[in-house]
Amino acid sequence: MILYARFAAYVNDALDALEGEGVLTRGIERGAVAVEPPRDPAHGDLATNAAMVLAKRAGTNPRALAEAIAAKLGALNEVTSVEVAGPGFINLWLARGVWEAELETILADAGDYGRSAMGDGQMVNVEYVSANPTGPMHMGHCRGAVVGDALAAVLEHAGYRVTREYYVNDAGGQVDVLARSAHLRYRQALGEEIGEIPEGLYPGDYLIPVGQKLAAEHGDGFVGKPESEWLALFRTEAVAAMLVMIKADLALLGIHHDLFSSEAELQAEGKPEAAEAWLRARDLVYDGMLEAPKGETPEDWEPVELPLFRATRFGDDQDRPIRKSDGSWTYFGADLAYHFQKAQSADQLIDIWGADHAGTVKRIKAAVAALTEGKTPFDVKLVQMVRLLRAGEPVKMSKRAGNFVTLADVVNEVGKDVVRFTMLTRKADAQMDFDFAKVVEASKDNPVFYVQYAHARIRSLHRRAKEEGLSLPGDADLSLLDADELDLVKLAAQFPRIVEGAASAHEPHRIAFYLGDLAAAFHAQWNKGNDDPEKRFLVAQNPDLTRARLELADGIGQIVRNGLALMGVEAVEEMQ
RNA sequence: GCGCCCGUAGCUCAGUUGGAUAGAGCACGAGCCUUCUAAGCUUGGGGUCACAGGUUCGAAUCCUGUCGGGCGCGCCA
Repeated sequence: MILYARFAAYVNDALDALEGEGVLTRGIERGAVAVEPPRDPAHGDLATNAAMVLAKRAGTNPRALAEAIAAKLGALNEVTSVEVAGPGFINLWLARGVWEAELETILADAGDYGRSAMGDGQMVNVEYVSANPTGPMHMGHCRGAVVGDALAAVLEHAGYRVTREYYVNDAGGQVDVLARSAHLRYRQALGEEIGEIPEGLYPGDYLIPVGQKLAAEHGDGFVGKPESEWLALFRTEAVAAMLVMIKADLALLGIHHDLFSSEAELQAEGKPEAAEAWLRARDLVYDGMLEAPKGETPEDWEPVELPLFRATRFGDDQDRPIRKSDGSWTYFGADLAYHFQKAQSADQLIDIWGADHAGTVKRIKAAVAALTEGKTPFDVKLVQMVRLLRAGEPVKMSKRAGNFVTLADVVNEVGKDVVRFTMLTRKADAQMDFDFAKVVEASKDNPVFYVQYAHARIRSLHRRAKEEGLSLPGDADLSLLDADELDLVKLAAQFPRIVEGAASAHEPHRIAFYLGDLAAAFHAQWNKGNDDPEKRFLVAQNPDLTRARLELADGIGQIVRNGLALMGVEAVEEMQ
């Protein structure tokens, strides 16, 4: 059990006991009771607000209640002292044995340290990337990919069962454009001079091999024929080729989805019709007039009757059409059915979207609320734009082929680990700069470097210990660690809380910030050895102390590895 | 016009879901180191948390309004 959860249970026990003694009114809701490490270490190792949040409803004075709780907690073997402070905080100081034992636990649990039962095996579906299958991944997709993947890992560590899903938008007008672009390349492969790629088609070279493959497999049978004869085939073939490319791009980042769901298949299986029927039966879809768009009304606006979803009942500003006037599904209509399907096999849904889709969050939330009758929690995480810089100058990008930065280019230039870590050094809803020079800089200003460096130093300790003929750790006597060193253990022991916090807030960037703090604390301890050789981790004339310190370092190293693993970053053994 | 996001040190950003004296890096000041425990260390100054109300034991955090910035709005995807 996580250290903090254990002490929360002790607080709970104390409250039970006080209820039994008639000191505390029975049955008061304890949801707001928190047991946390205080910001200021002068306030102890752990603090609880129990007395303050319960006193009012118990009709007692918070300080008096705090004294009563404190008396119970002070009696615990694991607690060395307790105080009541301020308006009624209860501050606890824990026996050093608690921290020594926690260090042992870190080493024993190794990669499993930080796992939590919080998720209780609930099924969470995380949908991320979901880039249109019309070309290779570019940098615009990168951040959402990394954030979604790291969030999935964090949720798993916190005890959820996670499905990583990619929604393939292979049914809209953009894939017809793709098919036409492929047809042009097909004619090119057959020897036709195609000249400039016309406006409105995809110009990228990546379609050349698609055209060649189609030419090789089908000969010239589709040249000069109407679209009705080849469009569907070319669409399928081109989308399949794009997905191969996209999966390869994602693999460069170490990302592998469990499930690729096709919009076209969803429609072929009649899922949107089923969702529409379900909603019509509950009067949540009706045939009505769409209001004119707000702001500048387009000249060509004409009111038309369409099947509308009653999104306004669920907080949206407008009811939303699920079909177009030609009867085909709108993107929203299909997406609604898709979420309906996802909700059948998940207890919770999370979508990671680019910030440019912010305007459609309300309607999809409304749809999920309607379709699950409010029972399935659903979060849409918006990921803000990344501005690419090269030595401080923005990298110019245009939609024209060859002039947008692909994900593969960036990964090949700076490496997977640097890309992944950097994408997590800011919360998702804040804009971010990605400077090619800065992310690979070897200095303490670069968190990627700084965290990796801490791990490399820890690993080098073992190599060095061997060279200096020191025996490696067996049973270390951890009571030899001083107060500063114990503080490092305390920081390391926060890792499980960080994981839980990141999981419940859907904020994987917290792992990155925490690792930065942990690395800084480790480096600070290491640097003490510069002034005072007695404080080095390896003290040749004192093998017992060295063993204890090596165990401490290994514990920190383990946490760094575990944290990096959640971010999908490999810990390095030495710096290059 | 409406909606969403945002506003924290000179700059770039954290802030443990409402906790105690709001933190870190850069930049600036002072001191130290010239080192493979390398790719610096220690330390100091710097704040009306945009503004005004409200909620309560307690607010950067929640609510309302104002100001400022960004994004979005359609039968597109």
